[in-house]
Amino acid sequence: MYQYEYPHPAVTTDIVIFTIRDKQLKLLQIMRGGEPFKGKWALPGGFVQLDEDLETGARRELTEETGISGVYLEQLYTYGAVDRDPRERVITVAYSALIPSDKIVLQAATDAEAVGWFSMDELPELAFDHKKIVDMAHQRLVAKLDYSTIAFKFMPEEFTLSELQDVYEIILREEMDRRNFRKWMLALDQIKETGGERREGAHRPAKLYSVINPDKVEIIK
Amino acid sequence: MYQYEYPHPAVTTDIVIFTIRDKQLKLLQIMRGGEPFKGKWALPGGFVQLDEDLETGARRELTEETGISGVYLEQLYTYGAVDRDPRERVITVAYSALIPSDKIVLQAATDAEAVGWFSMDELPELAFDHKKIVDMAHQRLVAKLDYSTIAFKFMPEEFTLSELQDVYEIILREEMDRRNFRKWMLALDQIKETGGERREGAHRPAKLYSVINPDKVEIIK
DNA sequence: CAAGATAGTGTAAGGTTTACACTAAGTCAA
DNA sequence: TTGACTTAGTGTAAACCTTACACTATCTTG
Repeated sequence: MYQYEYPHPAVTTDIVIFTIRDKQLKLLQIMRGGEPFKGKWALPGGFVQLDEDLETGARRELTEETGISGVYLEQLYTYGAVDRDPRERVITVAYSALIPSDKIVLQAATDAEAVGWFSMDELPELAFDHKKIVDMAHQRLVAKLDYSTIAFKFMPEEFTLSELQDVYEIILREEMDRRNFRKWMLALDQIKETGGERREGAHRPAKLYSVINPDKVEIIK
Repeated sequence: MYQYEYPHPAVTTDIVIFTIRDKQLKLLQIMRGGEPFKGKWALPGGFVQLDEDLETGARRELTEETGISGVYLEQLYTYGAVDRDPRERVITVAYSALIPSDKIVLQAATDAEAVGWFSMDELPELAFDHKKIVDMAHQRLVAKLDYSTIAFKFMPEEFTLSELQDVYEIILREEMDRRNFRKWMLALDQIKETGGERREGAHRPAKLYSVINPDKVEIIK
C-alpha cells in the first residue's frame, strides 16, 4: 500500500503506433483482456512507474506489449478528463510512434493479448477515449508531413523515390505529380543516393536513397 | 491519508503566461514562498485536483495565483523527468496562456506571494525545470505566429494595424514592411474594420479593427 | 500655418509552385 | 529476338505568391 497526504491520480502512457502496410496507413491496437472494456480494442499503454521518465515508460510499454523497440516516438497530448476511466482518476500522456514498414515483426505480445493492425478507415470501436487520441494523432501526422521530414520515419534504411512518394500519397490521400515531388524532395537536401538500385518487376530499376540525418526530424520550409 | 495499491505520482499544472507590455514580450513568474526553491521565481501552477479536468485545474491556479481568468490557454507539453522535483515524483502538464495587454490587472495574488512580469531577455533563474518549459513555450509561440492567428490573443477588443504589427515585430524580433504586413493581414480575412478610429498623438488617426472570429485560433497557410 | 508624427497606399521584380508528356531501362511472352 | 508492358526518370513555361521600395494623408502642436 502506498499512502499520500493528498489524493494522487494514476498516470499512464498510451501509444498510437502508425505504420504503412499494404498501401495503407495502419495503426496497432490491443484487445483488452480485463475490465473495463474487456474484449474491446485499445491503444497499447500502461502505468508509468515512479522510477522511469514518461518516454521511458512509453517505450517500455511499447516493447512489452508489441515487441517493438528503438522507433521514433513523440509526445502527442495529455488527456485528463475526470471520468475518462471508470475505475479511478487516470491521466494519460499519449505518444505517437512511427514504424518503418520493414520493422513490423509482431511477435505475440508478452501479455498474451491479441494484437492487430487496423487501417484508419476500418478502426474498430475503441476503449476509453482512445478514438479521440487516435484522431488527434492522425491529424498531427498529416499536418507534420507538410512541414517536417517525419515521413522518413516510415521508410526503411534504403528506399526509392517512388516508395517515398507512396507514403506521402497514402497519408495525405492525394496524388502528387511525380516530377514535382522529386524536384521538391531533392531540393530539401535531406536524402542522398546510396549508389544502389532496386530491381523488382519488369521495368527500369530505381535508384536507392537514404536519409542524410536519420536521427533528426527536420522542420522544412 | 489516501492509499493506493500501486504508487502514484503527483500531477501538477504549470502555466507560462505571456503578455506584451512596454513593447516587450513578458511573462509572469511567482516568487516561491516555501521549500524547495524558496525565494526563487517559478511558473504559477499547482496540484491537479481529482475532480477537475487538467485545463480546469490550470485555469483555477491561474486565477488563484494571479487573478487572471477567461484567457486563451493551450496545452504545451507534459514534463515528467524522474527527479524534476526533489520531494516526490511530480509530473506537470504545462500550459501557455496569452493575455491581451489591456487585461493585465495584477491584484496581489491571493496566496500573498510576490508576482512579477519579466521580459524574455532578463528572466531570473527559475525553480525546477521551469526554464526548459519557458523556452519551449517561447519557441512554440514564435512558430505559431507564422501559421496561425494566435497573435490576436494579445490584442484588445479593438486595435490598429500598427499595434498588431508591433506584436508581430516584438515576438519575432524582426522588422516587417508596413505595406506588406497590411496586405498580408487583410488578405487573411480574419479581421474587420470596426468603423472607429484611434486618435492619439499629433498625427493622422488610425482605423480600428477587431477579430472576426475571436473564439478560434485559425490555422493560416 | 509650418513642422513633425504616424497612417495609409501600389507596382514591378524575383522566386516558388504548378501543370503537363515523353524517353529510359528493365522483364516477359510470343 | 523483338514487341508489349511496366515503372523510373527528366524540363519548361505559366500562374501565383512574396518581396522591396517611397510618397501622400491627416492629425496635433508651437
